[in-house]
Amino acid sequence: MPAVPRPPPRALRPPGFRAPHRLRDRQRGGRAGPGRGGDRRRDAADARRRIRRRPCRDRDPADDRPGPAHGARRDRIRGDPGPGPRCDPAPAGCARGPRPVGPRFRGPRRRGERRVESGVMSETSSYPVSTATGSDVRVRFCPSPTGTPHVGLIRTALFNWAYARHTGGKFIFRVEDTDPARDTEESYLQLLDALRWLRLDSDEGVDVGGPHAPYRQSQRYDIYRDVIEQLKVSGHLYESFASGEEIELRNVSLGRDPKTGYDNFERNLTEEQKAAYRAEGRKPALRLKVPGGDTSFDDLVRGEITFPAGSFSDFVLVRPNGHPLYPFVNPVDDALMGVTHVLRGEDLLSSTPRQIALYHALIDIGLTTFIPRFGHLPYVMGEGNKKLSKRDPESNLFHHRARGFIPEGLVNYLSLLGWSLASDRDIFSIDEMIAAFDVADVLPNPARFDLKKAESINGDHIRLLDPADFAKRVVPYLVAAGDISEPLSAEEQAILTAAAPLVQERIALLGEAPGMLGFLFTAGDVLEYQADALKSLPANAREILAASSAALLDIPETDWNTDRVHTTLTETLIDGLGLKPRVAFGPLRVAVSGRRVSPPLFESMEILGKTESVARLARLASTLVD
RNA sequence: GGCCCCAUCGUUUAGCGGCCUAGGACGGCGCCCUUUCACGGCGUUAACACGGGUUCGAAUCCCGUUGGGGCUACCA
Repeated sequence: MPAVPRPPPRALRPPGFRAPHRLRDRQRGGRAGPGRGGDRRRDAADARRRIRRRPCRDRDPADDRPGPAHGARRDRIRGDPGPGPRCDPAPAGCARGPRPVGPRFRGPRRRGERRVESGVMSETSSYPVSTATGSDVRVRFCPSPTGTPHVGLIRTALFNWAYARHTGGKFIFRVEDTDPARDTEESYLQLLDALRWLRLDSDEGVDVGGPHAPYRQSQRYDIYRDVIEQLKVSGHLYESFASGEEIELRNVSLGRDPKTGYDNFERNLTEEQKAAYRAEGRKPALRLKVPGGDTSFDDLVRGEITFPAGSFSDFVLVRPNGHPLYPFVNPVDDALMGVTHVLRGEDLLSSTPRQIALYHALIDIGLTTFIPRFGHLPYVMGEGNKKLSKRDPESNLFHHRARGFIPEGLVNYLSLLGWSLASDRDIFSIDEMIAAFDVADVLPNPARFDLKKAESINGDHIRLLDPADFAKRVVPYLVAAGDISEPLSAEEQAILTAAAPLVQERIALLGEAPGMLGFLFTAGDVLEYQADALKSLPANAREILAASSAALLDIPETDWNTDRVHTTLTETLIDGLGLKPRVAFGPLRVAVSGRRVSPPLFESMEILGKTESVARLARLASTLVD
């Protein structure tokens, strides 16, 4: 124990804790008093942040936001005159009139705003956008079960879940398994496993059911058929007989770039034309008639985004064989399930205007009454500047679990991919995240998955674990390494209980535990000495081992404990033989653990017991024939 | 090609027109603690892509350039 009490480890500090910054203070000493400049600056920044995140904004709205004309315009555009986004339904003091603009109140900075000036919003504004902000929020996670869960996908799940928990809304877990060619049951089970492991519990979904069941799209084809019929009757869908090649050919023959895409030329096919196609044995796909005009929406993480008229054309919703496609089933289910906030990957940003077009149709036929709000989360990048590939092991959630990430640590790290809790803290609990999380604070730029940092954060969370909890969590890793098997014997349990705290503070991944603890569960006579450990032995290793054995033999069995072993060995080797501790204890470590790196030596010997410890010293000595 | 998105240390993030001489964390480096390795402590390294505007004042607002990325499927 050091004489001077150390400050608590970073991870254990209370939120307000700040270690003294001696040097900085000295440097800033010339200014306002003994250098609190830095701290004051941080305090001010934190205060601002706190204010921004306060559940209810009761200041004058004019404080820090754009002028009223500006705000009013945006509110009208977004059809969102409700109270601030962080106010629960009608909390006292929150009834504050028109809310400020934009999720972040960035004022004039919101991107794409210029577009609004051009007055092209009429198309959108007649269709209301969700105004949900509190317990009426409904978000969903809707993966398709192809392959192993990807960390980017899980980050999306986490942000949706956290937003639901923050607002008091509902988190829906839907599975989009409409691609028989790629979907697998195994992958579906893995998705369930992943969410359960990370404790992202759903309020409605494939696992818990709910009022909008079923939640697997493969079981909802009847519903889709019905909606398709309604859309056909109302004239929103039309039959399209042209194949991809034909469309390309058409573009070429019209002197256009073949990539121009579909030009809606079948919108007004006559019955005769259709009959002719059918006579050829062709069956039509169904396309949505998309309205003209620009399409805009206010992205929760990116601000106003406008797609000019003509940037997309009528698209296929249903295959000729009647199979509905993603661009159809996804919005339809969102509408049916009352989803208010669509938080998803950036890769779907470009398809948003199409979805909004579909939503218009769905509102027209009375299937829903509003368009959800969208928030497009940035990519999770891998090595280099590329999206973290599915083939990269780092993208595989279960790879990280197998290596010994704990849910607390991984969730903490994942939340940091595009979001942050505070400017000076990045270790926090899931509850702290929930309390603070708002999609509007998510950054739009892509984040790189940094394994080193992830591991460091995981290590901090491991240290935060209750020792008994930690010991329990290590078991599967010891079992996987073949050190023990379940159920543990009483003796194994005792060893684990005694030894776990020794390694808890020195590992970042649970998967490191077997390497550190294995020797305690291995019989001394079959213990393997690692090559680098053997190489580290000094020339007089035998002498050291012999002297140690002799001295240790003198300790009465009943006095065998860490302190006694420590003092005995210190007297013998350091004082007696005049050795440096580093030289003296190295061979003992190798003898006891077989490794150059191990838990603390004397504690290890105490756990091993006198007989076993001495025997291990002797065994190593006997292998060291000069 | 067309459309869209993005741009602060190596990485991630703070930053919301003056608290910026740009802060934190991870990584790297150094020192301390120490029976090893860690943990922990202390210090250090390192960034506003570029060019124009607007402004008394710009990392911050606007425009452009450059550079990245995505979409452009009868996959999801």
